[in-house]
Amino acid sequence: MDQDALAELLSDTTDPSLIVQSQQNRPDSPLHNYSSVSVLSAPLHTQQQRLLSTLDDQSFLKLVNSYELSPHEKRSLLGHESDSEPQWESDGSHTPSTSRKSSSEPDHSASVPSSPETSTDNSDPSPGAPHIPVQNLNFGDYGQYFSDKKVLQQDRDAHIKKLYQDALNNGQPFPPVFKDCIIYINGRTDPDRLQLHQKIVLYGGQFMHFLSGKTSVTHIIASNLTAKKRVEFQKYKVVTPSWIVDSIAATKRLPWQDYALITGDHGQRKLDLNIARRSNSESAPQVKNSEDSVTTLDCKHPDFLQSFFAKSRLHHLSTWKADLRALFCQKYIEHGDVKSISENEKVAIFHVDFDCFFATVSALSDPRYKLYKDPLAVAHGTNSSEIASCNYVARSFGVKNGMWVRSARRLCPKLICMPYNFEQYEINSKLLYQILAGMQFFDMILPISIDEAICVKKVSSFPDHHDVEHQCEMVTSAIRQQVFDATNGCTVSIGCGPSLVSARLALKEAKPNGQCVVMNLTGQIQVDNFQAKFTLKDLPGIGSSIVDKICKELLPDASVTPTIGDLKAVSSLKSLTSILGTKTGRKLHMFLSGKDDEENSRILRDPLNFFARKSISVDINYAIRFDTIHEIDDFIDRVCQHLTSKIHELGLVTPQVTLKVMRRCEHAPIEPAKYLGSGECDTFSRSSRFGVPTDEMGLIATEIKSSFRMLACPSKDLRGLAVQLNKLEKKSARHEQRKFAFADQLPTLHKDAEASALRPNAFHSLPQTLKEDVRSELIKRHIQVPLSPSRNDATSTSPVKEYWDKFGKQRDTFKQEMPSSLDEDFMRNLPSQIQREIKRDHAIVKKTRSSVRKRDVNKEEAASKSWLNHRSTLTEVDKFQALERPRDIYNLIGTWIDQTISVGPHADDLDLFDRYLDRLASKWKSYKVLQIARAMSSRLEYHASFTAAEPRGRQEWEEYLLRRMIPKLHSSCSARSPQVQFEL
DNA sequence: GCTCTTTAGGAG
DNA sequence: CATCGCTCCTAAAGAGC
Repeated sequence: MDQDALAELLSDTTDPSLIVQSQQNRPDSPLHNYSSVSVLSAPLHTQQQRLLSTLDDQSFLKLVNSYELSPHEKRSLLGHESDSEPQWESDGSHTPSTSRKSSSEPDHSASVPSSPETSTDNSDPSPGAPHIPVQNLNFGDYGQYFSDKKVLQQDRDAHIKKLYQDALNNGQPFPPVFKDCIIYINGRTDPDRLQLHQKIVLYGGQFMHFLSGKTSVTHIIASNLTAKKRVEFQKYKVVTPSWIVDSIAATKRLPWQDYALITGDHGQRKLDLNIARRSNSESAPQVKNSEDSVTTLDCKHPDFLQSFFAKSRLHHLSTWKADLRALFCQKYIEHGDVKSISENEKVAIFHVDFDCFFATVSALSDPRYKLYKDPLAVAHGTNSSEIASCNYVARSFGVKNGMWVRSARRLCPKLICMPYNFEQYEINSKLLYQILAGMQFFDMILPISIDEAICVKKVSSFPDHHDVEHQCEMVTSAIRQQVFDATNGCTVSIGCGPSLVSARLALKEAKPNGQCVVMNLTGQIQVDNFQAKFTLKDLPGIGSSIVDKICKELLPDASVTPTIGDLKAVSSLKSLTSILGTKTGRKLHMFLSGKDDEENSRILRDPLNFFARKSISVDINYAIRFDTIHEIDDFIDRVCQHLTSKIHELGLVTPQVTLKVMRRCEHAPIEPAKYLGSGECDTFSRSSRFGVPTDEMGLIATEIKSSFRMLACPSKDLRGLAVQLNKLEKKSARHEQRKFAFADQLPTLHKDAEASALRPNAFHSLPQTLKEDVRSELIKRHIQVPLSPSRNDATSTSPVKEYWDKFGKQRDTFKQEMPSSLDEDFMRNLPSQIQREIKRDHAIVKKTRSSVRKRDVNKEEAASKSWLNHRSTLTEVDKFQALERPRDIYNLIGTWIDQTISVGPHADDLDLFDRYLDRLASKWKSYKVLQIARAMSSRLEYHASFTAAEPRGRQEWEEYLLRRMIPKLHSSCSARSPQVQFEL
């Protein structure tokens, strides 16, 4: 048995693509059908090399040749179903973000086994050739891969476990010493992580390659921990590697406490660690702080988003909520027996809510804080920092959540600020939900937020129908006691009533640390009496703005806080709907009688639909300070990257995106009172649609950037930005087929030809790093290495000439002309603004033709002005250098690029070209500009593939493309909007 | 009339 | 030093036909 090979099999790999199935690889090994090459820490090119060396000659050549294929063909050749384009580059020139990730986060990785779905009959170009299901042969594409990684990893572990059992234990399973253990290994260990991983898997445990909020790890193996990790891992059982070794030796799981890396018993751990954290942070506070200020506060920093989110309470709230909802939906679907509540069903609603959750948890995590004596608050800073939560002592001084610390201190000078402890909040929340589920009492447990849940019990399902209220009291007490015990002192309050509204009001009554059951209110009078004392703001969905409206219209001389009783006395359904609109008016009217309105009770009637995700978005309205539009473009790219990787994980696509911009109010100061806050802003939003729902970052980002220009916010006045993906739907095969591959412009191969010969051009198309690997591989295989097409070599033709000789006649690169008809695929994949333009252009063609016949211009006086302008674009052909035919113009541009690739274009020529583009753009033909830009980009890419060196000319061309042409494209999109300003 | 977009508001 | 003002949903209002 080859232990090393197996250990390697079990290893982490930096890349998902490195498991290669090969029939002829070591047929005598137990792994003959499943040989793998995987490398943990070797540089990427070494991995590539190792990958290459595992292929037989034919597969190897096919793979190399395939580099020249279109992305689509590559996909089918490789049996690769992912919709993102395969990336071979390891130098990051085309995929900077992903390749950076691969090098900086080696832990976030695992090998992926070939899956049976790989190549299908019609996707295999040559059925006679050896099968090469090199799945996911895209070195940079992590998006798709991350979503399936966990499952695949587990499959692989299971597979390996079986191999081991067969090989070492006569097919018998090893003792399940680590059954139900989910184990993560941190840092350097002895034995090393490969061996530990192997042992864990063989002995019934589950191995986790990474820690994330969603994965529940039961144990962490570590030999030593940094101070930061020590804090990070405080919620886990952290043990030394000998726990694994000794447990296996004893063939039973030994008590982890004996091997705990962090000393102190389980119950005390929380406190001990906080003390440890304090002393640790004292040891090196400056270093940490200076790092923070560099990376977190600059919105131009690539990691800004992540570091901001890590500290944002609101982001955490939203994330938790979304996660809880997703979990609910998942469980709801799994257990099909969960019922919704029909309209007439009588229910008891239990509204469960932690008391000042953040403040309580933070206070309990450190013995210095006296929860019931000191005025406490959770906040980041000392002045304009917002109080996320404060305890009841602080509230007695008038301190409120959301208040700035400075103003709170005016009310309560002794107020103590505590830091956030997001991890602990999460843990306590889980405990609550576990307890609720563990009661086995409720018909439904609906997640409202991290600290709040609504439990539903049908009255008909109570054990004793006669004394429902008493049973509710009992359950309520039990929950409160259990949560208090489990969380070491967190209190929950519970309101219980026959409707969602009544339960909410009862909850309000119960707080703090109490319970209020109002199941026995008989008749409207009792309900009214109970409700009358609550304020309007206590009602769900009624905020200050609605209250203000009501006060203005119905209670002009009311007290500061009008109550339900006050309003009930003076309002009618009619008056409410006229003030607030139909739905809101009706909703409030229902509430006044203690009933849930239709929208509110959807959560009971159709919870799955209620909780299903319909949109996803990122909002950043803090620390946004940009100078140029390019910085904003980059930022938009990052935001879109974030979003698309999420929907990719979720398997969703979006047909509509919205950009929301917060712009500093004209009169607002440049820097507001709050440090890096947004200050007073106007908000604008703009949404746009895709012809076909998409999850592609490029399309989405382009659309958003375009929208940003439409909104015409000066870069320096931008204070907030949000990108939303709306109307999400499940991704289906349909969405794949519609793709229009702009990049797919290199000449394509005849599918069955030359499969076993190396085509020089393919070789030279390879990225430099890969080329070297292939070259050495070729030498090893005694295959002739193609000559380098050197520019200085007199005997060789110039690359440009070679290009034209070979492909010039085909004109594939510049073949894209204006679509003669509105080709669907072409249209659907264009940005929506450009779609509109093309449609408009075509509509004008039609109109012109018909109007030439009818000469019926009079009726459209209003439209005629602009309309006539458009018509002129049809009669007067756009010319560039006296050329008219699009093909000629494209060819001219191509030659121009070729001739100036080393020295760069002349400024005068660019000016002429600029003017031509402007003419196009001003005549509603920015799609032509787009096409030209695409063609130019692909030409430059072609040149880039020839040499490793960067000719200055190419850089200049790319600069032109990026800095002038693409903005031009956006600007032509927004030409209708007269106030648009551009910063180039 | 209708549909679609933008804006407002509320929740935790 | 500050400080971490998110993200989901629905409804109303407005625009355009």
